[in-house]
Amino acid sequence: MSPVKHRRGRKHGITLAEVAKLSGVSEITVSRVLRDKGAIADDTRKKVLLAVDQIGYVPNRVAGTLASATSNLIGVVIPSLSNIVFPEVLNGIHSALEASGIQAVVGVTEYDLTTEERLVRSLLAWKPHAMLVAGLDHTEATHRMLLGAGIRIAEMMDIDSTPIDIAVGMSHRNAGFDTGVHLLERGYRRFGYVGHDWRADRRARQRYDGLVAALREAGLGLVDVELHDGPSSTMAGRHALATLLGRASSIDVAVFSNDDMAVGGVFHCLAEAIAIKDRLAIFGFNGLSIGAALPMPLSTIRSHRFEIGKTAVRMILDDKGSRGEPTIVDIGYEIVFGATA
Amino acid sequence: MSPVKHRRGRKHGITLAEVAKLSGVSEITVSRVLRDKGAIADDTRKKVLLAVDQIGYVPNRVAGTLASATSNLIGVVIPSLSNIVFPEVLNGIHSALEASGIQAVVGVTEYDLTTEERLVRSLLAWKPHAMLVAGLDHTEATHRMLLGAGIRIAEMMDIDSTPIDIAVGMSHRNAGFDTGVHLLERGYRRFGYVGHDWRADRRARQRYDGLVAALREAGLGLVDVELHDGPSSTMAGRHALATLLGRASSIDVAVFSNDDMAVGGVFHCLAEAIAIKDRLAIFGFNGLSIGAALPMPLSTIRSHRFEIGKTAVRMILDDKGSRGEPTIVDIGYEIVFGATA
DNA sequence: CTGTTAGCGCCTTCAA
DNA sequence: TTGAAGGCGCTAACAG
Repeated sequence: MSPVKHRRGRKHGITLAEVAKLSGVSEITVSRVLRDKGAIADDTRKKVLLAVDQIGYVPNRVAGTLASATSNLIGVVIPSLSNIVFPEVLNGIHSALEASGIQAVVGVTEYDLTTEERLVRSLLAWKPHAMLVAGLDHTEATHRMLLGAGIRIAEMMDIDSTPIDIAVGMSHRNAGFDTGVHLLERGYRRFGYVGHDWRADRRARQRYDGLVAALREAGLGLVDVELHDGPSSTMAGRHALATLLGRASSIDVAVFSNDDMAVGGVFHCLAEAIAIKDRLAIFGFNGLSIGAALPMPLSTIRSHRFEIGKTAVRMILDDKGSRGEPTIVDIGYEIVFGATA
Repeated sequence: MSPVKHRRGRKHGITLAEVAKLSGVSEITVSRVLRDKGAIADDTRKKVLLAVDQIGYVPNRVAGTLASATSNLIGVVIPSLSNIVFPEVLNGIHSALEASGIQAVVGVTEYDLTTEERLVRSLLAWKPHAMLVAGLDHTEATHRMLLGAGIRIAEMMDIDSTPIDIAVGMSHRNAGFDTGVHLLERGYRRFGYVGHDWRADRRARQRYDGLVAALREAGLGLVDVELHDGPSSTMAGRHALATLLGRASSIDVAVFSNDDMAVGGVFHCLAEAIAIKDRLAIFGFNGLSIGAALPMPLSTIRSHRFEIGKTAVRMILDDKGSRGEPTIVDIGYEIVFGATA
């Protein structure tokens, strides 16, 4: 006797074959009905859908993907979920994916390129439709895998070097440079910089470099720098500014590595009754919504995180001409004229 | 002549068979090496790994999953990525998943139960190892699918009703109740409530109900309520408090639906020079890190979002006795004695 | 320690 | 408009 095919508590779910038997048509017909493919008699369709409903059939996309060699998964690899910026990118990705029936498989690197490599490898094993990664910086092996995967690759956030396929983001170096120019125009001369861990956040480093370049063109330099050894946070920004101000150096503006840090700076000033802007100007980066809700709106640069995620997916779904020349999409940024600088 | 099997620009990637041929062993042996399964001669292993490296073989997990009926995907369905709370849960999930080799497929419902149903259906089609969803509230169909999926299901955040399998979270009703008790103990009597859209956020509603119950036990009620018609945000909290205070009603404490809203309330008071705590106390919910960094630390209740995600995954990976009685894991919460109440 | 055989559940191709 | 045959790439089960 052949092994019992369907015991109670079946390990394997209901299959197409069973729907086919119940509705009295062939498997392929059921498949066609479910995928809306090819012409189907109205009557047949009804029978099939009824059967599907009756036995609660759930299609097996694993088998479907294997058979058709087209998955509806995309791989997404981001550095962190603690930094609000990346959930916002993810949000943009999901919003663009919504109607497409494509699902995102998400990996988080914690800013580690080796972890990224591991994640990319295992995500590629799912034969995703496309791959979205953050940044243009990867290990050799990651780069090779992505190049050779034969699918669309979007590198998000950054556009300061050459992408594998598509890059969607903004120039962080330019943003830093423009920060410097803007603040110089407003009359600030004694610049302090308050930042967080650069080894992790390469884009913060690029903004810093841009800022320094702008100052150099004006014959200036940073008067003082305070770096928090760890990820950015409001508390870190608050403490780092306190530390910097505790030193003899007198500055008239503090440029922060991002808004989280800058908001912390604002809090420090509020707590210590330091006149913001009059005695010390504060400038951030990102344009987070909290900055706008502060008692005095934060002066900063708005990046478009949601748009970056959304556009990356759009580009990939449009898929005009698979993989020609590397493409760069500059999402841009804009200066937010707040009340802190 | 049989069809060309491997043209240039191959559509199908490199397969086990090719690795096998190159290394001079059988497919299954290569498979075993790659999965570290069974005993393999050292020599054989080396040959295989060399071949894998040479031709850059990437295993196809789709085929593997189909063949073995065990996937290493888990489905995750959350309401939102805009509310910081859910990225934190996701973060906990990823951290617990890290070493397991399991990947998360993420869906976002935007607080819509019909969308949730659609997402659950399509995630189940990937035959995930387990499924994590937010909340205990689902459509009939979602409930049936999850019950019948034959995999572990964790419902996160909430524990105020009976779960399908495992619930990991806290009692929001109790948190609301304890908020009331705590503030009554501290002498507050004239309570105002500032909230956001309840239709979406059922847990905020539960906290509200708990608060009202506590007040009722003390023979009191809410003096005034202001509800923002939309998702919670700092700006919404700021505006809503302004609106509430603009009315004649005099309150001595404002309870906010969450910390985002409460921080907005603090900002309003700072901007209007309203003495926080002396003239108006402020209380939030969640214990976000920004609350602690404010000039005066926010009084609130700390929920453990990261832990919830992490524990949910742990429970599922441990998988002691598949699906017996519904299990509830109470992650708890604690009152944060800040300086705003 | 290694190989053979036979699918996993679905979809592509070809035929009717 | 429908069906039959075969295979996607891998792995379980059983030999050897």
